[in-house]
Amino acid sequence: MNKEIEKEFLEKAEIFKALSHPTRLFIIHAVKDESMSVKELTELVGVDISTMSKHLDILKRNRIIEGQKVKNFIYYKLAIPCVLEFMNCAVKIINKR
Amino acid sequence: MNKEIEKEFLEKAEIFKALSHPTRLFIIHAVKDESMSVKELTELVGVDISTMSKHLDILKRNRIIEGQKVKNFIYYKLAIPCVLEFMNCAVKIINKR
DNA sequence: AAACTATTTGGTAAATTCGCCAAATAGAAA
DNA sequence: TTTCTATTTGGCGAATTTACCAAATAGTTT
Repeated sequence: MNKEIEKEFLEKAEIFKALSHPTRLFIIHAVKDESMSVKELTELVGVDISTMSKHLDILKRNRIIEGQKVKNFIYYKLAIPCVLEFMNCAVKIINKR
Repeated sequence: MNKEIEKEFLEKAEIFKALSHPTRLFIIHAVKDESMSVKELTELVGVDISTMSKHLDILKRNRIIEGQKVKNFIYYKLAIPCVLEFMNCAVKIINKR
């Protein structure tokens, strides 16, 4: 496989990897309409806050969500609406099983 | 997080996980228009044939590709065209970086 | 300044993923 | 039947991921 092509698929795989954890999919669902703080998301999911912070970091580094600082809080929201279309396709696949 | 909701996101994450490897994305690209055998794909990618067989198994178990047996060969092809739309969104994300 | 709150970072153990090799299967061809 | 070819399976070590805890940061409030 060509080096150029290989890099292209490597980059795309990074995006899918960022989306391949249930907590991160839940985050996307939660912040698609309204932005939420790390603490709010932490309480919704029921996980350690450091764990949540790391999940958010993965989504942020991949430009899937973006955060806005207000006082002590950082409010995250979905940055790439098209990831929601991914979900519809995923549902189609799941329903075939 | 509700048990029902949790299961839903767990299932969706499985799909993304199946797509989160460069070789598996390459496979999808290769078999979107024409079906190919395990051996052909192996030679294109340059990996051990047992490794390729396992990648194909992951995609097959998730109903993303499907195989048809002809003589000794198994020809795989894309089963869910909507995954290609995923890619377009991924490219948008990559181009933002 | 001191106390408090939200978030991030570093570290560690457990679980998962990945690639290769060797061996097993399945079926075709000789 | 024996030999070949294509594919799958099992196993192992290396690398990656994940969750929690503890500690560090950053910025507010008192």
